Amino acid sequence: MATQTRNTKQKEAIREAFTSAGRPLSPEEVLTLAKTHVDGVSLATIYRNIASLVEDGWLATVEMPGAATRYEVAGKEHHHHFRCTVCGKVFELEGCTVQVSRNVPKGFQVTGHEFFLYGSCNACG
Amino acid sequence: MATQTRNTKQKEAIREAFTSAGRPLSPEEVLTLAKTHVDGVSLATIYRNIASLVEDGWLATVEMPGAATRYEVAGKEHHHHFRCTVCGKVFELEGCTVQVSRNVPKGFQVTGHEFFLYGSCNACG
DNA sequence: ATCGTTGCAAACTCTTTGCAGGATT
DNA sequence: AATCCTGCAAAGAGTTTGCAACGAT
Repeated sequence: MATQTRNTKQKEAIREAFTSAGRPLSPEEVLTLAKTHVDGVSLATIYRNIASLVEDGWLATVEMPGAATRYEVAGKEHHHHFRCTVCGKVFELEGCTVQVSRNVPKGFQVTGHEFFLYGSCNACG
Repeated sequence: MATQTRNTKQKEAIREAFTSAGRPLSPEEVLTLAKTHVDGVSLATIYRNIASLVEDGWLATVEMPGAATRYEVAGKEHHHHFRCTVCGKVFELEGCTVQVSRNVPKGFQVTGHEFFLYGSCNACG
C-alpha cells in the first residue's frame, strides 16, 4: 500500500489529535478526538491514516502488554511509558531510566528492551 | 464461570505441555504440544482449561507487547521475560535485574512495572 | 445416572480490505 | 478531469460461548 499524500480534513484532524493530546493514543482514542473536528470520521479512515503516518515516519508504534497498540509522534529520544490502571491513559516518561544488568542465559543475544510502569496518573490520584 | 474440576486427558495434556516446556506458552503453542498427547484436542478446550488453571492459581498470565498472551506455571518469584525475535519463543529470566529510578511526573503513583528483553535465543544464535 | 467437559460452529472484538461515491490536486 | 481518499459493509484473525454428545465420578 502506497502512503497517502493528499491533505484531507480527516488526516488533518488525526494529526491534530496527536499533537494536542501529547501522549500515545489508541485508534479508538484518535477516533473520539478526531470526531470533535470532523463529523462522521470512520474508524477505517483512522486506521488507514495511522498506517500512512507510521510509514511516513511521522508516527511511531507503541505496543503495550495487555492493551491496544498506541501511536505517538515520532522522533523522540529512547524512552518508556506509564499506563494509568484507573483511566487507561498512557503517558511518556522522559529518557530511559532503566539500568539493565544483562544476566541472560548463555548463548542469548540481547538487542533491545521494553519497559513499562503502572500506577495512577495525576488526574486519578 | 466455575473452575473445571474433573481430570480429563485433555487437561492432563495441557498441564504436561507447560511443565515439560519450561517456558511461557501461547494458546497456539499449547495446542501444538497437547496434540502430541491427545488426538483431536480443540483450541476452545485449550482456552477453557487455561482460564481454569489461571483461576486455580496454577498458571500465571504473561502479557506481551505486540505478541499473543503467554501463560506460565505460577508461584515463581518476581521475574521478567526474554523474547526471541527470530523464533518467537519466550523465556523466563531469573530474578528482577532492573533498577528503576522512578522519576515520574508529579502526582503519579507507581504500583508496578514490566520489563522485556529482545534478541536471539540460544538455538537461533 | 448425573452433570461437568469436549468438539464443533457460531458469535464477538479488533483490525483490514473491496468497492462505489465524493473530495483533492 | 483524473485519481486519491472516504465511508460503509464485508472479510479476517484471535478469543469466547451455546449446544448436544461424550465421559468422569
